Amino acid sequence: MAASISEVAKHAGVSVGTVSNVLNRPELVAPETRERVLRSIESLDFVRNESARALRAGSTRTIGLVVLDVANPYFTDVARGVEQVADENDMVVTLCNSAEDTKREDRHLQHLEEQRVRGVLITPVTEQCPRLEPMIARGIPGVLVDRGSGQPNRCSVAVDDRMGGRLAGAHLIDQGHRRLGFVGGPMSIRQVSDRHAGMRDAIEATKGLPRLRLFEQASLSIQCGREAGQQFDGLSERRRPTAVFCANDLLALGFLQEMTRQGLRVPHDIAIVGYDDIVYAGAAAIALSSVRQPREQLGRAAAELLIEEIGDDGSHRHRQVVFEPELIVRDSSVTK
Amino acid sequence: MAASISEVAKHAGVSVGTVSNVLNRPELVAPETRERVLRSIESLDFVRNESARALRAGSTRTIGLVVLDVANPYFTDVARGVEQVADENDMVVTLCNSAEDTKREDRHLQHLEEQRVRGVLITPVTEQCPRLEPMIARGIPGVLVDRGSGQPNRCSVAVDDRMGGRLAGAHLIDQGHRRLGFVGGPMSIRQVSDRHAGMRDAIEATKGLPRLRLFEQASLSIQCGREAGQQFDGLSERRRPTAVFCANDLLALGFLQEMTRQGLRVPHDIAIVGYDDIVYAGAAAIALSSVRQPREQLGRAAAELLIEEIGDDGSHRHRQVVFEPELIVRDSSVTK
DNA sequence: GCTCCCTGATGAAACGATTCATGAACACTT
DNA sequence: AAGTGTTCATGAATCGTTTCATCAGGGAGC
Repeated sequence: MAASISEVAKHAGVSVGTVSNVLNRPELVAPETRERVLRSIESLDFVRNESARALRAGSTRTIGLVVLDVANPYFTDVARGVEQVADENDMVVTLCNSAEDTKREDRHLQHLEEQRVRGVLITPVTEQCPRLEPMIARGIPGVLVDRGSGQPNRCSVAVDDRMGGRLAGAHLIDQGHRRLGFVGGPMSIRQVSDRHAGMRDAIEATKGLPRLRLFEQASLSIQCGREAGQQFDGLSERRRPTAVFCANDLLALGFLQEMTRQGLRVPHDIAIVGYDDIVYAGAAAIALSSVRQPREQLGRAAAELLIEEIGDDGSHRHRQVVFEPELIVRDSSVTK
Repeated sequence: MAASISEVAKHAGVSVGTVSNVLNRPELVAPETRERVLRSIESLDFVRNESARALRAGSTRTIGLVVLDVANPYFTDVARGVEQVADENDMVVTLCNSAEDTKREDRHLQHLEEQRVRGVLITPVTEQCPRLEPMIARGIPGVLVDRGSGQPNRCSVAVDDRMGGRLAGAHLIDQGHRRLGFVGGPMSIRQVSDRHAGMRDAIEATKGLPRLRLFEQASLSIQCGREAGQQFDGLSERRRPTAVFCANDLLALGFLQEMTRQGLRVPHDIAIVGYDDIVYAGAAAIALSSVRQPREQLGRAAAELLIEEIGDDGSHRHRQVVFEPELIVRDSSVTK
């Protein structure tokens, strides 16, 4: 349907090679000819066929980004960072959503490889992603996002979750709390257990060893936050924690909602700190304190590592970049 | 780097045609030969080159989806619906984010067209998108999402925003409110003015004509919701509205936060209804009433229309599908 | 007038798949 | 034995680009 380069050539009275040159190296073409060709392109509605281009040239200008959940603000921010760097390097990003399903992840990786993308940024569904290894072996570099502690054979970017847990724990202890709670789960997710471990670190660094009670949840959802809150309801006032650290903001929002429903005042009766600092954390009726990860920066760094690896002249060394999170203190954790 | 079909052929001792048949019409190949070829594919790490396939076959199995903002839950839900339908039809979706920037929108459309996608689903940044017309003329069907009132020459899907406004307005009037507020803007966005018009409809259908005060905002953000709340602070108790309808949930969340900050009780002192029913609406400390749009369904319908148009046997008629929104009543608008 | 160089344009050979007309091998009928 | 299918495999043509060796046509230099 769309015109091809040879029709443009015929229309402009030149050879196909010349049209290609107008497209790719216009400085090689005499200005007058160039103009004529451009006019033909215009009038024939020519659109370059990327498949043919990629086939002949042997490579695309695309990188793949496979995330666990496009609806999660965490990943959309990472994606924003990736896109910025891609733009700067004149590359385009294909965003894929694995929806935490290894089947979908597999299909996407397969498709990306068939498309001959130059590289892939991925947060694999499981800690070990079987498709990734052979892909890297075939020469398509892959950078792990928020994964891959101790994989020296590839690049990765991550945020120090244990440190995030320490920040949250230390803050609550600082505020005078001695009966603490941790809401989160499943503990099989590294991020969750790291955040928990970080909180333990903070406790062990404190005289008198504050008590920590674990409220393990099935997932990191708002609903589970509510359920954690209901578990609270059964505890006597003397025994229940005066402060909780939630493994992410969804849990914290659900928990906060349930506290309000039970008539407990936040932060007076119970202090709350979340994790991720999603926009809705600051927008909660009682603005939520939260541990912020440099998400956009994470995406930028990942993309930069990948692009360095793509344009490798032999000097590339795999690196594991770890960022530090930051505690944002708001109303939900400080009694004035 | 990756092996090609002819290397596989050589390795298996057959012709390239046979390898291609194993890939595409395996029933034409004798089982024994097929096995041998599959083993060669396996051992050579062969990955099909999609560019070559698309070039020869003349078409891809990709559709493009261009949204205003990937971080917006509205669009991620629409995308989910689109992906479902695409999956069912064995197509793959390329998700593009225009970020409400016509330049980026242009680049993405250009790129999609160069990739020879089979069709495009788009919510254009501006009501009229100049790139779209010629693309459709070149034979790539496009379906408008949440746009395109009265464009008979193409398909579109949308939700009846005016009806949404009526639902919200009628509900608040039902609750006995007679001094009403509308928070939203800019009014140049059709959705916003439609929702406002719907609320007026509800008012005009009521005896005694409740008063409606407009709090126009610069954007549909949480911050603007807070600012609207601050405008409230200046009004005397006798004159200020007892209920507001916010043009989206972000505004409503910001407004709710500011009300809490001012010590006003929701819904007792002021009732609030939002729009979109994002997950965080139900998760607010005082769960937010909101007008829900059937977003996933919208995406599904859009994708179905597009796929119908792609596989057109001449019977396709452009359609404008309009869905009805639904009011979800929660705590923020009902005094028990 | 001859060579040398330079600028632009040319046209054919890839790239890696799909497709299709053709043919080989073999089994059945009659 | 000849004819008729049927089943598989073949290999060349093709898709729309890019790339590159080649060449035409003019100046410039001697």
